Amino acid sequence: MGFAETFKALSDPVRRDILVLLKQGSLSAGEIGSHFDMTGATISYHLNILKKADLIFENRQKNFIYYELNVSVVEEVMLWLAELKGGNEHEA
Amino acid sequence: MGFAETFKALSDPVRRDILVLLKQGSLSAGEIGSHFDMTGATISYHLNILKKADLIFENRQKNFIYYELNVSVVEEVMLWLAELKGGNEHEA
DNA sequence: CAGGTATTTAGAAAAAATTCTAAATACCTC
DNA sequence: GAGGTATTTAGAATTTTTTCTAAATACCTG
Repeated sequence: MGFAETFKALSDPVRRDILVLLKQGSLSAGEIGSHFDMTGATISYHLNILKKADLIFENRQKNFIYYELNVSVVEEVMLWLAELKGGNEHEA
Repeated sequence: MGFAETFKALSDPVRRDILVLLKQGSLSAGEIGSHFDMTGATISYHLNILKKADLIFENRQKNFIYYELNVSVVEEVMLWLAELKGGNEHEA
């Protein structure tokens, strides 16, 4: 829920690749997994970290779980960075 | 030099705090260290990671080493996030 | 409900990150 | 150059992260 979790989630290359995949639209856990040379269990682990960081959310349909990018949290991270770069905001 | 290193560097709370400190202007390694309850060696380790990620650069003066925020790399990260959020950029 | 597919959870092994203490390097001042 | 302060490097201990295999859960279909 905080930036700590979000930045941690973004720090792994597999998780960033997952987010890039989801940019095009929602995908099931299995479809996501098919893009990587890893077990489904490992993909599930990464999806869980992204979900806890609110970077993705899930959407259950039949016996598939579709994942989608949560753009608003991406925006929050951008704001944090903008503030870092902008500086001086709490000045008299 | 790549996003991998940059996001990894941003993933640690101590390192993000260091960046926030440097937002106000350059500080020596010792001054940075005085804000944390850690040994100088540990601070040096974190500064090195930030330096390798190009998020900060150093400026040697007398026997102090001053560190400064590298705004341009912060901007690059923001661009990566903007693209993630923007989607669709390589479409016909 | 039996069988099947999709996904997650548990537990363990391996790899990577964080921190410390102690020692080394760098550079300045007298 | 001797002594002093600032910072980094080396090596080791601890913690966290990543990954796997095996088993469990969930849900759908006939």
